[in-house]
Amino acid sequence: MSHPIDELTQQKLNKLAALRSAGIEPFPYGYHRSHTAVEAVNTAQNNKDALLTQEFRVNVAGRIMAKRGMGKTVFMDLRDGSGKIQLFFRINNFSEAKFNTVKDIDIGDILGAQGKLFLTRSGEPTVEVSDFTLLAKSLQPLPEKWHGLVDVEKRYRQRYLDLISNPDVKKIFETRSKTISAIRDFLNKRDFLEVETPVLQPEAGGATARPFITHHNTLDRDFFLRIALELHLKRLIIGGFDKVYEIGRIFRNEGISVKHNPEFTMLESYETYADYQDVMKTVEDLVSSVCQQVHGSMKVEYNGQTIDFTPPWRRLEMRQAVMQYAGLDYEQFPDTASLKAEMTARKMQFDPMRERGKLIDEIVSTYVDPQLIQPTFLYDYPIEMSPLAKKKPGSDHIVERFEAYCGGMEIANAFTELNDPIDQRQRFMKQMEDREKGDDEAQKMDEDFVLAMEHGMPPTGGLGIGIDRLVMLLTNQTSIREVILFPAQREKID
RNA sequence: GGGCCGUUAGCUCAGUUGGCAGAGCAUCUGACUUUUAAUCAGGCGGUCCUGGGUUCGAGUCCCAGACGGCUCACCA
Repeated sequence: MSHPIDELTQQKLNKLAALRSAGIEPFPYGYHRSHTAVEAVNTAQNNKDALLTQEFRVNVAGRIMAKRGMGKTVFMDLRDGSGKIQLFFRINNFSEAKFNTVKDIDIGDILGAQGKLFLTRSGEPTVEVSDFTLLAKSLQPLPEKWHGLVDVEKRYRQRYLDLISNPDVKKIFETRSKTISAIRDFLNKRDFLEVETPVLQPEAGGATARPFITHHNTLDRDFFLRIALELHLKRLIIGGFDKVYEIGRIFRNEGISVKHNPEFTMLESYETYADYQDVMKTVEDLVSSVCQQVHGSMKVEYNGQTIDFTPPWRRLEMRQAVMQYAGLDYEQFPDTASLKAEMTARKMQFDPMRERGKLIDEIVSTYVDPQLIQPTFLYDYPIEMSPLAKKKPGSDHIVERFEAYCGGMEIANAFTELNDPIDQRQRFMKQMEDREKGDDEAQKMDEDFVLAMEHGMPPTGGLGIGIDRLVMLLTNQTSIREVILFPAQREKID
């Protein structure tokens, strides 16, 4: 796509030509920095007295963010990945020809500068530049210096401009990166093995969601982009790894909202000989220690509330939660018909096509989820919504499953994994029945997975954590797009 | 998909009852050798999201559409 060359770009192209004809290459190949901006600032501040008697020379490089001409001197703000430092150019330090090229350096250009550190009258650490090198000429103007880039659409479509002009945004993504590192550290220290499993799959299983479909040309068949990591990680448990995890991209062909992006990042971990009670401890330990590592505290501000991740978290049986927040005991309505009748009597809204499990899910998301601001484990789920979880001992309709809620959002989902291949096959059969009844989100039979399980799968505790939502909590963002660098957008045709 | 809101200079935003398209920053010219949202003087810069309609006249009113935000629904 070509862009019209507007006046501002033309002016910069003219400067670029002027630099070239003065023998300056506007896009050279490298530059040796001696200090980052922050290192240079710290050097100046830690040697205030010595600066007067001794030369501290530095080479810094970065983007010019501001330029203030003052007659025969020029000040610039230079920013690199670490922060900002001020540059000071005075005519005395240059030939007239060289000083004239300073006017061809624009805001937005990438510049290398060499010189000695000093403090200005107001105490600002500054490099008195003795030589400078243009490292890349910018041909487009930067957003407004004071308000930054505000237009949300432009912020997402041209995220680099957002990152350049909005330091808070940059911080969010630094926090995201630190969060993921901290998760890896936590799991690696506990002897979990990080693995990678296929994104392209012949069947998309392990969750209830519509998949994306793609096509392999050589094999001439369709593949699905994975909607979960689960079934392959369990195959690895069967294969003999005691503890595995994967942090990977998941794709779900569903609606886009403030809490949903079509591609998002999921952590799944599986630990042999653990049950869901063990996994609860793992989750509260993991999230609280990640928060501690990222923020230096186990508390965060989220959406006007203080959330405290300090273990232990509240544990709330799902049946009790529904009784407490919706005033309904679903155990008294053991089939779809009786539950529907009761919900109708209570004037609750629901989708009449739904089966009992989905109806309970609807009640939970309407009445319970929004109430769970402080970290809470909701546990013991109806079997209908959990075809991969193991039944509670002595129960034929409750499974050992929990979800962790925080700030009204689901952040984790875990269960004692079903490892009985006969039961697993029956659960898949039940899902297939639901699918034939019109539930196109019901899971498909995965014979290859059942075959794996028939070889013997140890008792295992499994866990999934939505990384994007966890990062939202840790960065006080209420939209998932603010924690995904390039969120899904429609194609812009202009 | 429904509802509400938004789209005006490169950026941030004004724009009154329908009557000549505005400001700040950026940019350009000039002044200024410790400024820092530098300051001062002057200049350039517009498909008012797109397409229709009403009107003597539309940035402004009406209809349709595009894109975005919020929200409800869907969806873990």
